[in-house]
Amino acid sequence: MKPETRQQEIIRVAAKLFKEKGYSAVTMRHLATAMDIKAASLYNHIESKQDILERIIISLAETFTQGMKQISESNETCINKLKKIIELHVHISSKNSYGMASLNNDWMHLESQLTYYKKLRSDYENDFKTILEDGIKSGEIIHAKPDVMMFSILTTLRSLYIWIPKKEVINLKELTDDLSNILINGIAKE
Amino acid sequence: MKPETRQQEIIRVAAKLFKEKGYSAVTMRHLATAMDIKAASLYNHIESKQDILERIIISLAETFTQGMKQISESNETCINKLKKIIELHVHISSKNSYGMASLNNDWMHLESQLTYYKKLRSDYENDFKTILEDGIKSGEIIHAKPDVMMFSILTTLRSLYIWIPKKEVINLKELTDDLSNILINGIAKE
DNA sequence: GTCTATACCGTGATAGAC
DNA sequence: GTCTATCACGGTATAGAC
Repeated sequence: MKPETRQQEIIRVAAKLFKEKGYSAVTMRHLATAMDIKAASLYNHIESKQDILERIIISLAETFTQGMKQISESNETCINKLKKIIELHVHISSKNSYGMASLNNDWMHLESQLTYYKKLRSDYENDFKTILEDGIKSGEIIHAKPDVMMFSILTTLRSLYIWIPKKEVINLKELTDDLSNILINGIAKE
Repeated sequence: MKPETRQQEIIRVAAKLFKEKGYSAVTMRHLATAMDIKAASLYNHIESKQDILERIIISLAETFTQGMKQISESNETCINKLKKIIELHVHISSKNSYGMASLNNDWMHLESQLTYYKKLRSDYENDFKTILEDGIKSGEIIHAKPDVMMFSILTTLRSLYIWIPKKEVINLKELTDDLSNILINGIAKE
């Protein structure tokens, strides 16, 4: 493990503050106080407040894109692909729950990178929907609206960052299995 | 239908802006421009920016509390209670998708009403969990962790405000039924 | 790499004329 | 009920000393 650079430290602390109050409500002075330095000193390590937001969001979004590429190109069944997607979200959300908050809530404050972010997101959703549609064709998945199914699963996965830090027990394998079961098989008996 | 008061109009327009950019990023000058008046004029109808946020969030939170009270006190089966909850969320989210954005994303910017809001939310979640636990006892619902089940269903319902306005067709009955089926019975065949 | 000092602008809100 | 004018404050960011 390389030691964390000062820039990485700033980004990590910023992400934590962004999660608590949102990008717009966090000031450079707050961030500086949390880092125990003066606001002006931050600018030796980052270019601007916007720069911090970009580094948080874009790297996460690209990680999801990469993960989805591997999953959608694999030869698994559709149900197994869905399980891999759930695993991907649990894994990333547990590693970086602060960053996930920005990804979910503050993407609209991106400036020059907004279009790029939107493309990554829409590509991801298209791949997700294709998996569901293939599953319907092959008979693995019920014949319901892919949009509604994707919405239901994806909003749950996108909210994991709220929920994972609250659980004392961080048995990620168990959480992945429980979620897979509930999202795929439902909660009703029989 | 009584005609909308100027105050109600301000709150409605503010909620729309809050949904797009978040409470902190919306300025009184933006809001005034959207209302086609000057910022100072807003203060004839509302006390402060905070006042607007409170009016949006607290009235919605209280509506949910009322709805949950009726449902949890009814003599329905647990599965039917869950269906009623889904219906409640679809109904409120379709009537006030802008306000739902603030309820979900900007509650932490409440000041004097923050504690009250948190109590309403935690009461709601406790009632929800009790319904699930009763369902497990009675054998209607699988023996899985109530926390995980509630998280999964509730995050989906809480995100409806993002999704409902995107659907051209606003057949709410159909959406309620589709969601009930997916959330309760899952998406896997058999 | 951090500091002090500061520039410059936008913020929420108020006073008082009309 | 809306306006203009204004206030006190806090926002991001830079310059230059150490």
